[in-house]
Amino acid sequence: MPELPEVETIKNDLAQAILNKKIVSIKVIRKNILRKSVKYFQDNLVGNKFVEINRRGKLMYFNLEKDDLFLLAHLRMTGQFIYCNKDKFIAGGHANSKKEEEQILQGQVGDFCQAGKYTRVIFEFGDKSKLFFNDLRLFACLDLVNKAELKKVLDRFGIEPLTANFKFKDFFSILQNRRSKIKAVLLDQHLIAGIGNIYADETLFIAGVMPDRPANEVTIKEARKLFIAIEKILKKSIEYRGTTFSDYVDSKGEKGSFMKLLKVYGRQGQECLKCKSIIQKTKVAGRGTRFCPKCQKS
DNA sequence: CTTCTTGTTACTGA
DNA sequence: ATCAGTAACAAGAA
Repeated sequence: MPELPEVETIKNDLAQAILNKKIVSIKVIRKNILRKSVKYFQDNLVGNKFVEINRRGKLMYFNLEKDDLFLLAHLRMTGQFIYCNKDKFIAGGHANSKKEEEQILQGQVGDFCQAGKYTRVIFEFGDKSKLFFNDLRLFACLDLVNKAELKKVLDRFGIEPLTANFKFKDFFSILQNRRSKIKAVLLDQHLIAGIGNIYADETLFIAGVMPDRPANEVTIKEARKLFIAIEKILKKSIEYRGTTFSDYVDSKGEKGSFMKLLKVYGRQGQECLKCKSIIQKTKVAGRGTRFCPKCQKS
């Protein structure tokens, strides 16, 4: 699942690949991926150019050169952006089988810029390169909005980690004002933007806090540890180009490597790397939650 | 066959 | 007002 570090990785890669290239066509294979009509997308995108790519939480938005428009892209759980040009032979992301995936990676099958099984939208640029928007589950979406609509969308997000707006004072006051579980607070995009299930579990482990603790009962000392862990882990994960658990790949179709550094996520039943207790899995805030019963204080 | 998974929103009931 | 819980969305893995 793409969370902040994964979206950041894709954003940075795409900025290298597609900025200032003329969009010559947009092919929509599944129109329910779009929040507006196919015609509206085509009318406004074809002949236009992406001039900037930004990110807020897990949402990417592309500034267009003409008409003050913005393309919004949310990958949800299984969305992918795959970019390819004539140097890179890859089907549009999701292969139809493990074997085919191997073959694609080895360049044995797949025509130049061929759509994959889960390709939903294809952007074609003036230099013949293509950008595939793939999504297995059809939860991901694209929208095309003006400045006012963009502002409305962005205003709903909470504080953005890894920016100057992420201050301990604000973070702590968010925690102090909620009685809900600390994990629910970390996951709430309206409070803190960009943290999903993987990084919520990881930061809680690093900070030594049980996921089901009421947020307002987290001590200032623990909150400080959490605050530092959030910054550190997100930054580290960006360095490692994200975490690949099931579907996440970057815009070149390659997996992230932060999995190596995961301490609890996906490690249920295995020994805690710190104290050798068995990592547990429960449900907190409606989400699968992994934790160490000894290292994390309740 | 059922159950679980994931992000987000919307809803219900306390 | 606030919060917890759950359904919904889709599709595949176990």
